[in-house]
Amino acid sequence: MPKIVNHQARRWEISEVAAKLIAGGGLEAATIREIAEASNYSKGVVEHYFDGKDELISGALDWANKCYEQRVGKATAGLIGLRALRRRIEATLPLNKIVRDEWKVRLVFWSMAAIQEDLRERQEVRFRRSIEHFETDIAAAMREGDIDSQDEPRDLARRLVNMISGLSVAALHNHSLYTRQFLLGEIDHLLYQLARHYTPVPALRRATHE
Amino acid sequence: MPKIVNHQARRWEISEVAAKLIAGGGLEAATIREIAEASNYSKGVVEHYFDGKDELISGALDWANKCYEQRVGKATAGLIGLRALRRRIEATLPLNKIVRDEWKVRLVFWSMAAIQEDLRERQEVRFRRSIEHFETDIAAAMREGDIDSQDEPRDLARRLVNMISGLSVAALHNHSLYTRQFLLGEIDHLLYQLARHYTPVPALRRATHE
Amino acid sequence: MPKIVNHQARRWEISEVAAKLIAGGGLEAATIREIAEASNYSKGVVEHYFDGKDELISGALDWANKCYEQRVGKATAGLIGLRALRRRIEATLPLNKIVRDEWKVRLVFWSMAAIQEDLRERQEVRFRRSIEHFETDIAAAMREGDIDSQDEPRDLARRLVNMISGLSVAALHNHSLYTRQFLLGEIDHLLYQLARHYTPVPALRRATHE
Amino acid sequence: MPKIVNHQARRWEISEVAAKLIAGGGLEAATIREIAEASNYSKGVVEHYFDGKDELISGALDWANKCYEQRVGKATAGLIGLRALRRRIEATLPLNKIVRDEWKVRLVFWSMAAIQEDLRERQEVRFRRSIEHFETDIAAAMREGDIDSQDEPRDLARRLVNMISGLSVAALHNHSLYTRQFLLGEIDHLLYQLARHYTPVPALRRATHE
DNA sequence: TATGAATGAGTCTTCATTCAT
DNA sequence: TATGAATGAAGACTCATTCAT
Repeated sequence: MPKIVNHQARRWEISEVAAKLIAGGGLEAATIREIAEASNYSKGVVEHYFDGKDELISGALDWANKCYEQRVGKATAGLIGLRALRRRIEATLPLNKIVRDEWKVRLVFWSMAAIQEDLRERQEVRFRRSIEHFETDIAAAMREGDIDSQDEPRDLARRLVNMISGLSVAALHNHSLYTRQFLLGEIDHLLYQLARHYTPVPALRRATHE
Repeated sequence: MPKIVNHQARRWEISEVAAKLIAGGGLEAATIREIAEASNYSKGVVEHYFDGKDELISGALDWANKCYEQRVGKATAGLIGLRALRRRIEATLPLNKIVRDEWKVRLVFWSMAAIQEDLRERQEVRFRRSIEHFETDIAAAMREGDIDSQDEPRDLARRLVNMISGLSVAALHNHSLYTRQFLLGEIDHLLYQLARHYTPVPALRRATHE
Repeated sequence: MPKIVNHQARRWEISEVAAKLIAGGGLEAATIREIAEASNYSKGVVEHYFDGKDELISGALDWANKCYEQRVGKATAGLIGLRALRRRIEATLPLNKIVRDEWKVRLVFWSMAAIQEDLRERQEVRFRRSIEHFETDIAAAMREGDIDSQDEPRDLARRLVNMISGLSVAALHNHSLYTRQFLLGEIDHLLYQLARHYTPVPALRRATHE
Repeated sequence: MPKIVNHQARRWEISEVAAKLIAGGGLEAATIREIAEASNYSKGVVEHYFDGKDELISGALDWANKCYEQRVGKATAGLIGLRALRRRIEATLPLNKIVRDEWKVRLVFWSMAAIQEDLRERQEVRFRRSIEHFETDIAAAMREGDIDSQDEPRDLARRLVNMISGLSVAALHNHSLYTRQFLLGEIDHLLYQLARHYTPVPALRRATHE
């Protein structure tokens, strides 16, 4: 019988270390040697569980996303509609170091996905899945009358996710402005923009075309 | 008597090559050798003009931003207010390969800036400058009555920039959905959301706090 | 009570896998992990039966030679003299994929034996044994009058083996010329050269020495 | 101006070291580090001149072949026909350590070429070129009446080359039998077998088919 | 100023081998 | 006997950087 170890748990453990190294110093800091040392395993062990660096990086992202999903899951447990939505946003924005690190990892991965086709496709899927969760909340909120819009829930969700990511990235780069309090305040804006009637204003379009 | 060369022009030339390599294959693709070969200079020349790789990467970003500013400058020349704003947005979104490559470089740099403090500060400055341009347009549009909001132009600009960056990044990763036409359509939404009265809806906040 | 396994059979089974991997991708392809996977055993089992990689490679060669000997044994069963000789040659030349693979393994081993003394000695023994079989056939053919030569059977056998190996190696590298048909035709030449009187031609020697 | 070095000469120098290491300890002994140390250059230099190990190994073979050709060129200078042929054979057989090392390198390469397609093709070309030289000598010898055969010179050359390679490989593995004197004696046999009339002996073929 | 030769640190990766279970 | 976890050495390779010319 082989030595019994929880293969999956070991993977997560190492993935976590990798993610934290990436968050701390970017991809370049996440060398296998560094990961091995930081996780108190030997270099060989790391490669035993991951076979190749790509998988390792991928694992780090998976770990970050898993953390995100678990946090959101807890935050929205038992809630639906607008209440769930607010909690979901709160759990997504980089309001503390943990989430900030998450966003750093995400950003690193985004810059890779913009270039490598296979990563881009995975990113697309992940993006879509994320939108679906927001869509569910929004649809529920619309049924309850908390959100009143003529747009499709899916479109609202899509735009909301974009706003959140734009806001989060800005927050990563601008600590002084985007304080925790400020970000919390922005949530109101996000919800407000979401909840309004969409009454097309033709003048706006005409104004810029002749 | 040293050979006369236009130092600055040479720098730009090499920066451009670097930027394109980064857009094509990420930071890792932008090795000095690669840059030297792609620019038809020798390795030594590249290092002569840049003194270290960090400067070189920094130069690539500068070049991308310069291109961006020139393009926006041309697009908004002679225009103010809402007209200028629309053109500015159009020139910012990744509607074609050139701008898409620009965004790739930006994304690479963002992921670095999220981690390296000195880069983050430079990024913050650049971010603020970008907002100012939008702010100018928005302020003019408000004076002309094209935009009606109780928010400060600066806040509106800040949020708009975030929305644009969130949208652009999403577009980089999701080619099938974010077609050129689709993106153009989203501009209307961006302007629409901007132009509306901001009437705080207390109910929204109360609904989620007890 | 240990589990009963046929130790020798297991060794052959693994040796066969190793031999095929070597034939397919050279020594480098025959890593223990690869052999383990290809044979559906675990890495540990392979090392349990072989105790070191050298033995494993050696086993692969043994297997290839065993195959060769069995094939020749069948082909020449009941035959002697010239008939046996032709069959022996046919069974030796790389006329099909199986024998071609055998030759690849042999070639890999030869290149090692040219360098490592202990392998060279084993190779010498194997070489000598191979010659003896040919010698037996040739001696019988001479007794029967099918071969007429003043040379010793041993010398004839030695030269024949060399010719066969030279021809086989050439065939490995030159598929287009050395087709199956062509090789079969060459057998006649081999036998022809063997069967002739050796009448020294002094002129030939004098012609090149002064 | 860059430091002036003779690029080609440097390549040969390193190739020579590689070839000797291969002859001494096989492919495995020819690591880049070993080659660098043995040639008193740094690791980086070796890769600067060769970019990749494949090229390096290839260079080693080229070097060995170059040596061979130069030696043969000198040995046959001014000679034609049978005289040239004998000298050519003498310069080919592993009669001394230098040629023996050459054969070791060749053998290593052969075992690789039997497996890797691209190498096999190069080997095929080299093989053909080698035959052509022998063919020239044989054709001249036939014109002079020193060789009398109904076979085409090309076929005679091809078979001769095979015999030589078979003999040489055997000599590599069997030092005690294939002494220098013995090998020199075998040359007479090679020439003798070549020079004889080819009178098909139908009996031989019939003898083995029924 | 320009070239590219030279260096050596550092990375990923593969592998044989040992060992606990 | 069997498994596969663990180790660490060693390999190829890339790269930024320095330097002689």
